[in-house]
Amino acid sequence: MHRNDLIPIGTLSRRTGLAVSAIRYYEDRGLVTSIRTGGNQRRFLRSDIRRLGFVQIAQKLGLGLSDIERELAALPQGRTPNIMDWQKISRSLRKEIDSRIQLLTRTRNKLDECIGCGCLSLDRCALYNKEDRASAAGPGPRFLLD
Amino acid sequence: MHRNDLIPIGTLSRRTGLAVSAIRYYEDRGLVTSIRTGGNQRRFLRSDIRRLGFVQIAQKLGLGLSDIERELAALPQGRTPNIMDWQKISRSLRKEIDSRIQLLTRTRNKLDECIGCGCLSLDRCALYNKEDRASAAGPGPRFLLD
DNA sequence: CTTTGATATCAAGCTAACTTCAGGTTGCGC
DNA sequence: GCGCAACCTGAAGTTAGCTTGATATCAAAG
Repeated sequence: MHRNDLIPIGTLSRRTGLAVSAIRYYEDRGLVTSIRTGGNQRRFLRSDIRRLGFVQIAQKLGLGLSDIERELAALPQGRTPNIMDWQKISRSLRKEIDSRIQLLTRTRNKLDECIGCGCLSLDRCALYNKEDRASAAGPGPRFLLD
Repeated sequence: MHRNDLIPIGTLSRRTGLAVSAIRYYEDRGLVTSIRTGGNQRRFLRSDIRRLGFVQIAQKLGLGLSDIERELAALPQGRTPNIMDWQKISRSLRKEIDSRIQLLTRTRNKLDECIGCGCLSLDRCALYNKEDRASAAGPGPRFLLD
C-alpha cells in the first residue's frame, strides 16, 4: 500500500538472504519477474520476498528449480498473492514432504532386513532390485530418492 | 573361492547396473580399486559388486561421492568384506536415514504452523529464520536439507 | 589368422544452479 | 552537482557426477 511497494534487487537480496546474482538468475529462469525503472534497474514487488522464501524452502526439500516453477505457477501472476494462495501452495509442499518421509521409511525398513541378513546382495537384497535399478538414468547430479 | 573371483568391468557393469564409464570414474575417485591383466585390462573383485551396490543405495539417500568414500573407508582394504563389515556400515547408513526422516518431520511440523497462519513470512515464520538462512552457501546444486 | 566385441586412455561435453569478472550506467546523499 | 555504492549486461568459470567421442589395443570364437 505504501508507494515503495517496489524494491530494488539489493533489498530483495538482503531480505531473502539470496545473492543478487542468484535473483537475477531466477528472473532469467522465470521464477520471479520485475519491472524496470527509467534507468533500466529492476524493481520487485514486496511480495517477491515471500515468493523467494518459498523457493528456498522447496529447494531444501530437494526440488529442482523447474519443479518449483511448476509449483509457483499456482500463484497469481501480477497480483500480490494472498493468504489463501499461500495456503494452497504450502499444502502441495506438505504432500511432497509426506511422500519423501514415506519413501525414506520404506528404505529404512528394507535396510533393516539387510542388516538382519547381512547380505546387501544385489541379487537377493530387497534394497536393490531391478525396479530400483531402472530409476537411475540421465546425466547430472542424482537427487534424493527420485 | 573360484578362480574367477576376478571379473572384468563389463561384468561388473551388468551386475550393478552402472555404466562402464561410471565405474571407471568411480575408480578414479577411489571408490573401487582394480588390478590389471597383462593386456592392461581391469579386473575387479566379485565383492566389488556389493561395494558398488552400497554406493548406489547411499547415493539415493542424497550422499555425495565424497561422503560415500568416507563411509566405505570403514571397509577393509584388500580383504573381501565379510558380513560383520557390511552390518557395521549398513547401520551407519541407517543412522543417516533416521536423521533425514527426523529433519523432514520437523520441517513438516513447521510447515503445518505456517499453513495455519498462512504467513510464510521470512521475518516471523518458523520455517525460515536466520539459522536456516545461514545454511545456504557455496556453489553447485543444493542437496536435501543439509 | 581374422574378425568382432570388449577394453583402454584422454579430452571434451553436459546439466544444475549459480558465481565471478570485465566494463559500463544509475541514483541518492551531501 | 559530484562521488560512490548499487545497478546493469554478457560471457565465462565452478562443482558434481557422469557421458560421449576419438582412437587404439585386447581377447576369444570361428
